[in-house]
Amino acid sequence: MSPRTPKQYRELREEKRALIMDTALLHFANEGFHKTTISHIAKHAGISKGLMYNYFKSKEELLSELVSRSVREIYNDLDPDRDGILSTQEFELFVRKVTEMLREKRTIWMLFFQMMMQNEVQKILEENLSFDDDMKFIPHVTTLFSDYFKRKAQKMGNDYNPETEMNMFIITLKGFALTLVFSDTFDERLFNNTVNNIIQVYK
Amino acid sequence: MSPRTPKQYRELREEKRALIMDTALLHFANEGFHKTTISHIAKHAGISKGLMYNYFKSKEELLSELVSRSVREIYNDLDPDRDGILSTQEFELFVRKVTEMLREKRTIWMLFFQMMMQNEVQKILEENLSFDDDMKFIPHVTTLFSDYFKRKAQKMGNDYNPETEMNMFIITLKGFALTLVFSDTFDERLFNNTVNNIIQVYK
Amino acid sequence: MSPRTPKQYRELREEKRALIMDTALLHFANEGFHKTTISHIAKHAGISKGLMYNYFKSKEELLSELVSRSVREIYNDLDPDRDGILSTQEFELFVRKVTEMLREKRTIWMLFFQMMMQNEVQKILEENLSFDDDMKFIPHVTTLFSDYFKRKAQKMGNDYNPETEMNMFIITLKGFALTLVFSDTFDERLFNNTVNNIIQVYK
Amino acid sequence: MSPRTPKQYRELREEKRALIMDTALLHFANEGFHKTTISHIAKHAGISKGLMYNYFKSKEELLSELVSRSVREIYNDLDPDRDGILSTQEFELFVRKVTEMLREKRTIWMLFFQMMMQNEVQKILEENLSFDDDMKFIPHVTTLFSDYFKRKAQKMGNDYNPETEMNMFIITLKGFALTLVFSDTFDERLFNNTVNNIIQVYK
DNA sequence: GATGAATGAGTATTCATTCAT
DNA sequence: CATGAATGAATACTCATTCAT
Repeated sequence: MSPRTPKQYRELREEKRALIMDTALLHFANEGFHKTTISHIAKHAGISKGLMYNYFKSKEELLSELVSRSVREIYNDLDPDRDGILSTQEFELFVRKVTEMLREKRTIWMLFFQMMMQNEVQKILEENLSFDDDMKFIPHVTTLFSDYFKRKAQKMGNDYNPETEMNMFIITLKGFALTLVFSDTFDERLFNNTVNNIIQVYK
Repeated sequence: MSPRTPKQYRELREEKRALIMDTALLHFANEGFHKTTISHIAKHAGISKGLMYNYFKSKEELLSELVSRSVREIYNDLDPDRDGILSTQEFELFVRKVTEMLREKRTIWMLFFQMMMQNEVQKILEENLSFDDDMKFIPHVTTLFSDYFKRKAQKMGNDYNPETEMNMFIITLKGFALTLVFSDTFDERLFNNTVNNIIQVYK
Repeated sequence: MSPRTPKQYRELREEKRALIMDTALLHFANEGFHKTTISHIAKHAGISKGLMYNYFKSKEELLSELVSRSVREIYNDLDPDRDGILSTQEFELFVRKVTEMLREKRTIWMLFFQMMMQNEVQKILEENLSFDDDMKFIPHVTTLFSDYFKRKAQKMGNDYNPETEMNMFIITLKGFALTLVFSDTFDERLFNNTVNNIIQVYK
Repeated sequence: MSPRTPKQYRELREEKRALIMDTALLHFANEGFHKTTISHIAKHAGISKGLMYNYFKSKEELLSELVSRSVREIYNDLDPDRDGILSTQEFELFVRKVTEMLREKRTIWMLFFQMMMQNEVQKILEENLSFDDDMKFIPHVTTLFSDYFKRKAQKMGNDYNPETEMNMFIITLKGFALTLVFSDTFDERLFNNTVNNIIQVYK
């Protein structure tokens, strides 16, 4: 019955907070934000409804925090903070990393796709400053790739249009992402095959 | 003061029904099914809440009918009922038609994407037989393209893998669709550029 | 296309009015007043909802008129307006008539029982004066029977209590009515048997 | 400020649940199921509408539970589980008990009568299995009395028909029940008088 | 910190009644 | 006289959030 130290308390809180967020992510991603109820999350997380509000001010804040954490998680994995120049090898590495992440963190990406499609959900996020902060790396990555394709154009000659190529690369990656995240039947062989093909075509 | 003729009534109903469905489509597509309220739809359609239920048994039936109508609309535009063989020219035509439709009937595609992503909404549709009927053309189209790429493989030689090519074609089209439907800033030039590029690469 | 005479019009109206009331009776009796909707009645009567309001001001008025008509119908069949004295033969006749009517006009009695049990429905009727008028014969009949049993007491000697006898007679008749009206399985033989028994015991 | 113990919560729930059921019984019995609104019940029970749904899934479940509880209550009071043979004394006791209960638990019987008369309400109950279980004692009681009157016939001689007698006994009891439950003016003297008479005539 | 009973504003749905034709 | 589209108030039910313990 010895009282917990402040540090133990903090860790306990952090764990419970993570548990709630994990549970919420699962349901927001699969059923959608509006369809998912707080009761449902609480029950599946094995806690009381009241406790949820001890960790998050509202359902919307829960979503915000969740997105924020997810963005950070993806961002950390990507780690694009090199010298600002993408080598061919780094390009290939990036594609492999991103596609791998699409499988590993499928639920997060489901959430991201959902959010992209729902005005209402977007509004919730816009009222949350930290999200903007988290998303600052997007222009950075965009520049990185834009530069990459421009450099490639210099090597490839006249009928290579870097803008078109980058555009094709992005939509192909997007389409692959969509397929990976929302189809239950994408086997290992086809996955590798597609990744290699994308790299081969666009690197 | 004789009452309206049955024909007048029928036309009145058909018009009002279409008005409700159009309004619902707009809101389901932009805000999502669960976020959209019947009140909201009624207000924007300029009718009373009660009237909605004179035309549709429930919110879910409204969605069902909406999807059914949308599928039929897309299907009619596609008109894939030729001889069962896709020529190079027809392939190009198909791509142009589909991508054009993505812009013209953007709202319908928004709805389709939303539905693909939400388990709950899918369940609603599974309880609707006519939907299955409407979707019967999907395997047909798939076979059409599968054959197309196999035939192409015979011309192209050994290192052309028809399965990979078809897969790349599909994810590219999907990615393009996603981009067209959900981004507000895709100009005419980039659109044409991308369509031409897809045709050039995959035909 | 010759125009109808005023008399024909009146008859047509009367017929339609009766049709609506018959249909309403059926549903009020079986499903209850509050459960029965105007739409339902209209559909089963083969007319439009609007027309109903051409014949009756409201659902409540429809009930009132229905009860009024039913009371009159029962009343006419009973025809108790003799000399004010019930002979033994008339007593027997009365029991036979009433029990016969319970079978023939079962639906009406279902309605009456329902009304007896629902405060709300009673209130609707209380606001309808004509009902009170229609029910004026109840005290009359009561007196008739009260006198009958008192006269019988004079013949029967000391341990015959006319009040008790009348009370037993009434509850027996009530119980028989309840059974006849609400049970689907009361065969001819048991019916006759019971009627004869009631007459034998109480006359 | 530690939370309530599970036991405290259980007791709280049980009390509140009973309060809601008691209030509902009163209104269902007097106004009828369909006329009674949840708002009304909530207001009279001094709780919010929402809370009702914390205890009962729907209005229909509330009715089901109410009937179930009522049947159990009546059943427990009757306690017919003896040796399977009804003595004359036990017959008298049964009549006294049942009639006493009709006065004490008048509201419950009002509900039972209502339900007997409304098809719709019956359907609600048929979907409730436990109700069937609760009603299993009815055939048992029926047999008990059937045997009683058959045994009596052996003592009484040829012109005593046990079937007729039992039938008369049942309709008399039913009629008495109906009168007791739905008339506000049945005094103590008349009650005792009738009970004694029924016993005297049929035992 | 933790619980779950309680609230009340909001949502889908129903239905008596009206009204233009 | 007859129709059925249209209304709106009422009803069953849900759910994010609060709060006493």
